[in-house]
Amino acid sequence: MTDDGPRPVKTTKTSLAIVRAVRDGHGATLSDVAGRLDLAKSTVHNHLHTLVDEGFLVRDGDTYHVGLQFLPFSEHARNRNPLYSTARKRVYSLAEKTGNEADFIVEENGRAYTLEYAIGESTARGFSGSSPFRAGNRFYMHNCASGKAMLASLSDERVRAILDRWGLPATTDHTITDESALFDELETIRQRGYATNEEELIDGYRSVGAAVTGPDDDVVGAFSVGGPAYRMAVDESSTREIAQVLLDEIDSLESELPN
Amino acid sequence: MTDDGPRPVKTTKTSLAIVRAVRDGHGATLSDVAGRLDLAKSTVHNHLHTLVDEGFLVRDGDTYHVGLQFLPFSEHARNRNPLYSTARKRVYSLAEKTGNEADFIVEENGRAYTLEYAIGESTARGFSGSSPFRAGNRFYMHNCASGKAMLASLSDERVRAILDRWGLPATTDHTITDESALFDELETIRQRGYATNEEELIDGYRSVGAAVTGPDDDVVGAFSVGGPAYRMAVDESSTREIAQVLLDEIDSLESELPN
DNA sequence: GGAATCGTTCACATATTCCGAACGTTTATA
DNA sequence: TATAAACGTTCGGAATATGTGAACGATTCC
Repeated sequence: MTDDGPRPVKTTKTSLAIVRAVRDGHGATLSDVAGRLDLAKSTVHNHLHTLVDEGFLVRDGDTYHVGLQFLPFSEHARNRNPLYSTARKRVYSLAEKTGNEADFIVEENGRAYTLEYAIGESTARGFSGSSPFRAGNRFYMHNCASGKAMLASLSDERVRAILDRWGLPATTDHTITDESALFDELETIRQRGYATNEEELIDGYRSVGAAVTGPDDDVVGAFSVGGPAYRMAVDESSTREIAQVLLDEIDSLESELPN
Repeated sequence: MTDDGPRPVKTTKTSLAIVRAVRDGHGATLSDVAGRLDLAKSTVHNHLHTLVDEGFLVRDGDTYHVGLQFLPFSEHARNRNPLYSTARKRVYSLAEKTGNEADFIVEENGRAYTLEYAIGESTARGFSGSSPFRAGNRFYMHNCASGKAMLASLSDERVRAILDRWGLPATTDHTITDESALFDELETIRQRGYATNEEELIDGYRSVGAAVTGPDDDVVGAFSVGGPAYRMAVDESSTREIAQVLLDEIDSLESELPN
């Protein structure tokens, strides 16, 4: 049997799975990890010690936690995006103007990453203890407003590649799980210039999103404004109102970009 | 020959070294990495593809970059610190009050990590394109003001453990490289309540730092305020002035902490 | 006081990583 | 235009580093 293409490095995948298990469990012991991943304790033992040695995990008694060594890498990645510092301020501005939650998201490898997040009234910019929207979170493209806005600005070819890679997993009853339905939706988004999310990601959460395009009409990211359904009125005029605030902010941002 | 203790997982170390090489080179090609780490191209090839698949690297043509997949982990780690959201605001406040650079640092595994950073006049909170002090950076404890402030609040035993692990590498001519000299310095810091950094980290950079202690007198982090030597006057009275701003801010913060 | 659980150590077997040579393309050079 | 060098990629083979499971001491829980 001949190999096709590059052979995945299993040991690395194991180490990463261990870190993921520690994160998802909000801390975990050796036995927790071994049990969850079905690995021998001795195996996990070696991995854990290696990861601690490298700083990617920290040991506190017998529980392990995600280490701060991820920071130098994540900040490097974040700052590599030329829009990041500008977009940050826009997120704060959007949150204040609308009194809702606002975030800036970019696409990488077919997934959406929140680079910055803010709540309107809150003084804790960029931070929210347990919000699913805090900075650093990763989403699918098809079930959030900014994700759909970005998809709408990509070529059908790239959209299809993304769908092939990640599928259309449902997170609520309203998630679009049908490919042709999604393409219809993307067409609508293109026509009206912004995307909406009607509880497709989380029950009770609505949002409006719009993409930022660079000088060559390439998508560089997307902003969205959202909040609980009871606060974000469903009627078309208030949605359009929010969308207008978004689009104005983006226009202002795009005019600042080098071209 | 019998093993002593846990055996490091070499494959994982290799993967991490590759990611580090990519970051340090601000992007790198397969050959770059293979050359720098002295590994076979085919080996690097497999690692790169695995890391891309996991999202920790991104491929752009033939150059690889650090991926945003580090973000969900770093933010998790950062938010795990109960002081983070409060400390953020204090950093902004300190930067504004002093008109200098301010940051909040915590210790992990004997190293100091910048959790938040701000420049006084700048509107770009927490961000600085190329500053060595931006959020996410990692320092040694012995050659920065906040690091020394934290060391001064730790037991001699722990200090010695940290020194054993990381040594006293010099980054300028003024870096303290002698162990007993450092312990003398720590004693001074304890007596006056704050630490200084007289171009011990970077030539031309001076700073003042003080530690934050929790209810049980355990160190939870440290703030520092600093700037170029031409702006941060060397005389004792202006240093004390800045130290007072720092200590007041910390007092105010500590009074907010649960006890 | 006993049993169960924890993390740790170790010898062993084999699966996995690593290497190096060869390939097809592209880029640079003569 | 022809030739050479460099790139990423593929693949067979060899060695080694990983994964396993059993045994250990310590701690915790019945």
